Amino acid sequence: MSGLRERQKADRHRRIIDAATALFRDAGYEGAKIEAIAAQAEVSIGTIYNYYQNKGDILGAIVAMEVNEVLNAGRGVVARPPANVGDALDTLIGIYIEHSLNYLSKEMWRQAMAISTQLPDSPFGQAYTALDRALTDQIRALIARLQEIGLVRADIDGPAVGELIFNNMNMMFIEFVKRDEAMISELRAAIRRQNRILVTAIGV
Amino acid sequence: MSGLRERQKADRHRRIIDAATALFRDAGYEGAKIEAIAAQAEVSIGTIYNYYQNKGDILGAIVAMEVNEVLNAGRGVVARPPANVGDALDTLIGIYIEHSLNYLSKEMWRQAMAISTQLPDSPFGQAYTALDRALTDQIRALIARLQEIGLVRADIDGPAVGELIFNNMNMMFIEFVKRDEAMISELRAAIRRQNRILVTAIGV
DNA sequence: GGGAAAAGTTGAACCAATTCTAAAATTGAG
DNA sequence: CTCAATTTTAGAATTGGTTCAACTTTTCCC
Repeated sequence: MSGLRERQKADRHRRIIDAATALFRDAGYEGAKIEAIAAQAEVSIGTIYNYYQNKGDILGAIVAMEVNEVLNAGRGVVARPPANVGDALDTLIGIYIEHSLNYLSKEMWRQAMAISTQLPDSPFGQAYTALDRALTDQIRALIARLQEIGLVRADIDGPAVGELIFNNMNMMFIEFVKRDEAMISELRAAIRRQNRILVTAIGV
Repeated sequence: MSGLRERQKADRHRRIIDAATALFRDAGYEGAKIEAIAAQAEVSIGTIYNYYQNKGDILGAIVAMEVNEVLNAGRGVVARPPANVGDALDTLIGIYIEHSLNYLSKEMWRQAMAISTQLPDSPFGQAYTALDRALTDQIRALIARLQEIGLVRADIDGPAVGELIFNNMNMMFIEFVKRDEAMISELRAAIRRQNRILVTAIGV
């Protein structure tokens, strides 16, 4: 199955993503013209649209890589969580937030979020929703784990708590990327303060 | 100060907003061409750009009207809240949600939200952030009121709870407008379920 | 190894938002 | 009433994402 055509296809995908990543960073999302991405990737404009439905989908591919990395890093925390509820949540959320600006600038996040609400049915829109869902599920898994260990009361509505925590974190993150001068440390502190209320409510 | 020019200006503003509201509804945001809005409002394209920086700002003006109406309706609840925490929150949030589709379609909300994250520093972006903040403050005011009445424990971090409730509601609302088939009743039920956890945590 | 079908590539053309320009209209101060 | 300042207007020019019909390349089968 690994004919010439397959290899060329994979290669073009990679070249487009590499070119787009560099240009999005340098010139911003709007500033990165499709023409420039095409030129840098050494393909034609038409080819880009053969691989991605629109400009947003290119960004989408980059975002998906970032989020998947974060999900991976989170698995470790779910498997062996810190021995108290507040720290467990803070550690998991910390991983999400601290990794968030590794590959994506705030401007790229803003664009990605905007596109995902603007075109929820586009490939990217659906993928983004799935990623949010995966993060929610990971937080829910952590809550479930803490219930097993006996750190969280068994009679708590775990899925609802998980979604509540994710929604709050996500909204705080949205506001964070909207303000260029906002700092990660402040974001984490604010979320910790909010979660404190939940922690006392659900802790055994 | 109410010369002819002032009145004409106000009139043109109104005509543009009316035309845009109708066309956004009929043709969707993307489908409503500036040219068509200009024609229906009986002004030139240039005039529209003289009144609003861009297409998004026109939508922004409509959103602001809607949200201000909702804020107004919410004041009554804060002044005389239902006599238990869960109902109080549910009533206020119910007002927000039930009014939300009066003037704005889901598609218009999607566009408005997208633009506000995409261009947080545009007039509309800043206005939208201010509206979110006003809603947050109203929820906080309700919590404070409930603390006065003695329905919510005095040692609770009111501002943090208020923000947590708003963020969760807002995120749920975003997901709601992203799915055309999602229903208001389901949205409210889901939020109630999430808030139940907080209610037990903060109730006296 | 040849040739037809399938798959992929290309860039010029299209479309709609936005900007720009110069002319026409309206206002308010004196 | 008159004129300078401000606004509005129409429409041409610009811009950049997206589409499409013609052309290449790859594959596959004999």
